[in-house]
Amino acid sequence: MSGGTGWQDVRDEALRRIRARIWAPGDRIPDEAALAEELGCARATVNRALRDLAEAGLLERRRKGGTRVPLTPVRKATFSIAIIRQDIEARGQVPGYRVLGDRLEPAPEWLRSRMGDGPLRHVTALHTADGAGFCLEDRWLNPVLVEGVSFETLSANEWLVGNVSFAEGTLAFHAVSATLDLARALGCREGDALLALDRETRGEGPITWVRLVYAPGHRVQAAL
Amino acid sequence: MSGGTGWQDVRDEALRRIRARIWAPGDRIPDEAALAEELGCARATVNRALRDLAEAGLLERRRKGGTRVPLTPVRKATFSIAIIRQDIEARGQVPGYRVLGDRLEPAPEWLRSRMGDGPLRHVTALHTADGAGFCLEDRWLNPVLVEGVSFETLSANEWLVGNVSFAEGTLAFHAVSATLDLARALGCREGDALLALDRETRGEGPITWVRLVYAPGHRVQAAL
DNA sequence: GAGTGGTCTAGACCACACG
DNA sequence: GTGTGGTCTAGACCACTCG
Repeated sequence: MSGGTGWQDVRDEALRRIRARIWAPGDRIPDEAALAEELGCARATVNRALRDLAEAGLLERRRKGGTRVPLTPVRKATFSIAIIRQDIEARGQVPGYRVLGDRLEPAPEWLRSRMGDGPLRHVTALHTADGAGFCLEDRWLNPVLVEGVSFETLSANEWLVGNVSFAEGTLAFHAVSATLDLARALGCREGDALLALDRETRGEGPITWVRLVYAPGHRVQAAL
Repeated sequence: MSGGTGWQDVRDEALRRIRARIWAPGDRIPDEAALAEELGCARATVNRALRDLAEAGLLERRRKGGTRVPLTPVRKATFSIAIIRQDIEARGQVPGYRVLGDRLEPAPEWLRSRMGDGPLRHVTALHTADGAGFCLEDRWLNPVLVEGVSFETLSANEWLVGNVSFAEGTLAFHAVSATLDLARALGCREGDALLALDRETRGEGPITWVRLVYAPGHRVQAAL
């Protein structure tokens, strides 16, 4: 457009005013109707733009209270969770996969509150990139959902996304010290610091709990 | 409304169909106009709902190509980046802060491509929770932006959010092994595995590069 | 009570990508 | 070319909350 009345233009203008401190932290900014008139667009367009900034944490909006620039902005970062094989391919490496263990076991104590008291299917597997250890997967599965399924060639990760409906869950990063097993699998030394990612997935009941431990030096990047 | 034609209702119905595999991975779903008619709402309402799902990675939309359920969904996780002090307070602990070093230094080789060749202000500080080491901050600042500013009482983190305009940047998680200095500051043993977060911030030029190394056991949680 | 954002509608035009 | 999503508009009503 010529006049620049797209919602992205409105968002950019708002962003400019925030950055330039025309709208300073703590300030209440003009309401949607006023901005719409000033910028020559419909209120819905202003709404779209300001909602976008609010989702990013750069504005706080409340009915009746108006829209404010937060004093202590809580920015949100997002990162994509891809299938590990795709992750490796995206790095230009050749992915590999090998199952190390696959048994029905009693649920460990710490997992029972999340996945029930019954026995769980415990699968451990190694993902490789160009033949080298990339990531060790330690997974506990609800056995009912994966009855008779083999994970020898297709990783549990990929099988799940293709065969179990989308679900909710939680995810956490932390650091672990390489045990002897981890060190062997990932080709590092015992005690090395490794990045780990725990993920818990629920649908209409518990689905899986998994810990991925990455080879030394691995970084998980997010967009701000 | 009675019939329940809000965009969230449309989103929930779409989600139900995805989960129930009425719309299976790879399928193309009906276009907006058809869904609007079927569900008895305006096309804009359907658009809002499907756009929301697409942003979450549960649908793929392309002009002319229509909307599809992705074969390999790339879910997006988001986590909030708060000020460290608020982080500690949210855990019900008493935050503390102590500057360990604050000098102008030549930029290290690896940082020059990102922050220029000139000298940088190098600030190291320890954040504590209930008196115990919580997080060690190793920060390099564009000296022009923080000329004459003291970080003795207010952390650079907080000063920046309050005094430098919002900016873009990158963020990455990885694991580091505790050096002797880290071990002393965080009250752990040398070689312990620690979670680290690198953040780079740019505005109209480089602003800061910072590495936060957390005490052992720290987890960063994200919502899926 | 009243002001503000949240949302819906019906219609319109545009931009892109596929055949 | 043509179908699909992307967006804008003008108006309306609703829901939350602040005073």
